[in-house]
Amino acid sequence: MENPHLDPIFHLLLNGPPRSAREIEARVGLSRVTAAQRIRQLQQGGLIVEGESFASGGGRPARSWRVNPHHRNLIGIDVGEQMARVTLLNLALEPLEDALAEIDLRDDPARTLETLAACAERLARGSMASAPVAGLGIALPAPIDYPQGRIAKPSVMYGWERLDLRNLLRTRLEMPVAMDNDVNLMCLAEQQLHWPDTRHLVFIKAGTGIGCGMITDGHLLRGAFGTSGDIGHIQHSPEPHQLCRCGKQGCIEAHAAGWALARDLQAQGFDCRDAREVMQIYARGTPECRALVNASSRIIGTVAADLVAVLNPEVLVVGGTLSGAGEAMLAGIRERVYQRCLPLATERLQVACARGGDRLGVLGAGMLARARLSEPR
Amino acid sequence: MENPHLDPIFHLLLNGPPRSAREIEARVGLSRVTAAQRIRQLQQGGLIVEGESFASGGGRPARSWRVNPHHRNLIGIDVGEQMARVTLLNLALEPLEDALAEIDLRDDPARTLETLAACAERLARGSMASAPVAGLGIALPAPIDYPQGRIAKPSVMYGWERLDLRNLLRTRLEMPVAMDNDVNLMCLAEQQLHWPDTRHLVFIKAGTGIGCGMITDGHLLRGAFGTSGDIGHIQHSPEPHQLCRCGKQGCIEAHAAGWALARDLQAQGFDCRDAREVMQIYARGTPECRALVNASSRIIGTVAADLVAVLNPEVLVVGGTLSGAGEAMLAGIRERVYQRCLPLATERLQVACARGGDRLGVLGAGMLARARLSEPR
DNA sequence: ATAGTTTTGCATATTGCTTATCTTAAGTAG
DNA sequence: CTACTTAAGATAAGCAATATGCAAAACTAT
Repeated sequence: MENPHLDPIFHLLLNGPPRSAREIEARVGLSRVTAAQRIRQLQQGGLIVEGESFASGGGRPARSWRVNPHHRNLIGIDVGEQMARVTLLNLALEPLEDALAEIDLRDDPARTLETLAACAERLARGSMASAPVAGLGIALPAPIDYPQGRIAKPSVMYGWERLDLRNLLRTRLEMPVAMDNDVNLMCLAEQQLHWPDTRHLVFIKAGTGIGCGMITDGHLLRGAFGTSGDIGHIQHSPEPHQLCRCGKQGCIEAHAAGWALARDLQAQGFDCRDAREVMQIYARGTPECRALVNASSRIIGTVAADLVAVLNPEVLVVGGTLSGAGEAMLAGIRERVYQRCLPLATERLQVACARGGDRLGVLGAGMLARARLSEPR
Repeated sequence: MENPHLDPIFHLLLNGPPRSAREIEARVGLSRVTAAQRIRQLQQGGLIVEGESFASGGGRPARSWRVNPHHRNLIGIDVGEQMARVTLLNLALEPLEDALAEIDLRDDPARTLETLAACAERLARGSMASAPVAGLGIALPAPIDYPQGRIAKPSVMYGWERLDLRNLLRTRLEMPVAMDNDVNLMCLAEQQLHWPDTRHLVFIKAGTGIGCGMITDGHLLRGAFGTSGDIGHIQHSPEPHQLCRCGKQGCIEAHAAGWALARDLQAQGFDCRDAREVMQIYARGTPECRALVNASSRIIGTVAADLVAVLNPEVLVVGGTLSGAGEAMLAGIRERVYQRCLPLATERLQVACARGGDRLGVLGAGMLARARLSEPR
């Protein structure tokens, strides 16, 4: 799916349930002998282990194969504007150890990078007791030139585009490093973990900022220069327009993002600085906050409707801090989508909240690192 | 690119310039012997012929290989609301014979289909003098369930969804038949013919209706149920809202599509019924019409800006009847795109008019048929 | 004419995968 | 217990692609 060079059997088992040899043959399109031979190789290499046998269907029950989650570990890093999460994961992407680092993307990039690297190094050393770390993935809140493995342009990461982040981390930590945009990776993680059979999925992240990731035909859509999914600065219709942090007027971020809601709550006398605090106030049932979240969900819904019309996904997932509002956030989005899109596009559309929680970013990052695992060479 | 089952060498030569055996080996990743063997097979089958030798670079000059355009012919059908174009094409997609059929999609589908089939049959018989027809492609103004090869839902093609169009044509004409949405095929044709190295392209069709096709990572984006690119009914901001033919208020079609401009010109006393007549009045330099086209281009520009933000294409192409306004149409689109999108997404973006003219639809349809040509089995 | 360069064709051995057949293993249904 | 079913292992024959080496062909440069 994401990486064509990956050993197809290992890939299949990494991203799916345990399977019998017969299923594997059918899915990867190999003959029985070859599949059996490869399965044995993977088993001998410790990459996969035998799982529970399937129930018999009248004959000998099939053995099942699954990845050995303890064969290697991975490190996922999710870089936010004020915080980074660094997580040690096993091959099944189960978190083994978490570390949160307070950072500030406006600081000197070299210093922040050192904080992250030190954090990852500590986790890697701790990992040696169970399994060596096979790779690191890093999710960044910036457009990424994916083929080049570089930050495409500053955005909120001023000065970072000059750093060859991937190579610096690779030589420092002595492991393969992969990087991508954070929303893309959240989208990937949500799809792989919760919607494995969905080939067309749109993921909207509504947090401090607003962005989206798209999977079409099973592939993450990255765009020509890594700026795809930049929906935060799409123009919003109803006046009066608010000034956006990008300098323009009336971007949906300026009306519906976490920072905008915090601004509006402050103006109403609340002590509120970011999306997280918006959700805390929301959780208390504060009417002013509920009204703001409802309005926000409808604004996000207008853009969601456009995305549905253009991309025709099967599933629309809403994640990010504001998705903590749950059904309230979905209601406004559903309202606008069903109002504005043609029935053919919506009659089989599912709209849901992300289920990955705070860890979606590191999970996606780990997934990216994992996908690189059995590349040739 | 479009069809993974296609013989890679034939595919390469179909969609590119003549190439030497060495180039072919490198591009398709085959060894010298295998490539040579396959090239010989293709040559013996008459599918490719030797072209001019390349200039020598100090050694023996390389022979070049190109498709034999006269080996087979293809038929492309582009079905419009009031007219269908049926064109006989050779393998280089050069038009050999054109036929226009007056139809009405609101008529009995079986009768219209018979008109089209008879037309195609006549062209196929005429083709026998030069080469047999290897396949037929058909472009339809409706959402297509591409994997199933069926019309997904009525749209403007009332009653057609009950017909198994592909099989009816296949048995009637005794040739393989492929079908897709007309805008998708126009997008494909424009990209393959004029932007062969562009992997991320958005094609906006502004004609009687408004729609778009998208190529991302070199693949046509069809969506989950074939309704992708349905931008005509995206909501337009400025009031007052016009009633759209879909029954909703304020769709961009109702303000910017050919039928809406014709309606507005009629209201101003002009004799104007469709997009084509709008362009005729426009060509006379009529100020009222110029004003309407300018307004239309800016409305289309707002949606184009959203598409650029979401998909981050390298190239944005505008086609359809209204693109006959040329730079005037581009100006409004560029204005809105540069105004609304972030520089990173637009600094390397090209905005241009489609160069395929009226034949883009049949060319795309022929391309689809051609892509099926050397599928296995 | 001679040497050097690059393309092309041909022969051979090897690798990787497939197809096919037979046998053993481990369950269910009666 | 017997018959049937499905899974799985082992083995052999065959095919397609690959790497490799060598020779002929067709050009350039001197």
